[in-house]
Amino acid sequence: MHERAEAAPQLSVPELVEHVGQLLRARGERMTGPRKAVLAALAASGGHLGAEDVVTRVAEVDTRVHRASVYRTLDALCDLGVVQHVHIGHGATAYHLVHGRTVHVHAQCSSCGAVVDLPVDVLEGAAGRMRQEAGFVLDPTHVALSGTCSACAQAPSRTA
Amino acid sequence: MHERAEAAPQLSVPELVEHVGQLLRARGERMTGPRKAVLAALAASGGHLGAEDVVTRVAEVDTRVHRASVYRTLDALCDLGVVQHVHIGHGATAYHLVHGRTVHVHAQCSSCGAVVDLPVDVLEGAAGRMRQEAGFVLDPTHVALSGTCSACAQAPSRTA
DNA sequence: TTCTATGCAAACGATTTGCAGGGAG
DNA sequence: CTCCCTGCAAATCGTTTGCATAGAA
Repeated sequence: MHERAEAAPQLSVPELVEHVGQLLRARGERMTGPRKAVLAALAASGGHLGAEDVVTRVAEVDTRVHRASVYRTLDALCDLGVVQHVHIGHGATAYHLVHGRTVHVHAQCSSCGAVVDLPVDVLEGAAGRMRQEAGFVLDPTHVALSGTCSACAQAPSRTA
Repeated sequence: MHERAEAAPQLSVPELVEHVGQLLRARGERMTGPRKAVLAALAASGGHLGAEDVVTRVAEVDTRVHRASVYRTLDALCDLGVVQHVHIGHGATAYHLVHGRTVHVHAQCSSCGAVVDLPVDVLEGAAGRMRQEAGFVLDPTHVALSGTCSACAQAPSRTA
């Protein structure tokens, strides 16, 4: 169950903007400057960005875009299904474009804070058991797991 | 890596306070009124409580205890190993006493917000794979998983 | 007496909201 | 021309911190 089929594979920013614009219009919503900027920022980063990171990157391109618009835009894009958010431990919520293929689970190192990407299937077993034993349907990508990354696990304890 | 066997099975509040008091003194720290109140609140609840919930419950017993003291106390108790905290999705951090035996994984329903307890071993497979494939040592109890609980999975609509 | 922990207030970081005007369709 | 979206400012929420002092050991 990995197909988000038409969810925007590896489009160029203009293509992405066009694609999302259509989805928005189909809902009676609109494609605007701030929204293009947010999409561009997310596309450029490739990975996950905190909302505040997006605010910063968008500001580098257009100072007038307000922080609140970025938050509202991220929210709108999540509703659209073009963007997904991940709750990372204590820290801020991270956002990333939904590239049908790059579906992955996130795990954060509680020592250094680094976020590691893992194949979704590492949680398949857990998902199965949770469903059978508790009827709970796991959404493996919605929260980042926590633990210690290989670097920190080997190095003498450090709190970077 | 620390004391988990004798970490306070099912003690009465006075026993718990005494036990923790010893651990604190052994570190040159102290058992105080606010700390007793926090321990009592956690013990009374049985399950996990948000920091702000603890503040509220403690206030019901002693109005003078300040919110900041509760946060500092929870932090101190976590350091001690007597209390553990769990990051639950977006929401607030939850705290609970470490009862050696009742170790469990938490999972929150993104529809109704309910938090379900699951046996730790549902994540054993995932932990093994993460370690082998990425050298990442999973801490299964530090964050709550996310998904849909059985009730919401069957019910037609959602949004609570 | 010695220091740790507390109360208080203000700071903080992340995110949200009410409102009036701007601009996409 | 309409109605959604935006910029701005202020409000919220959860949590932390600087201080001077109360209080545990």
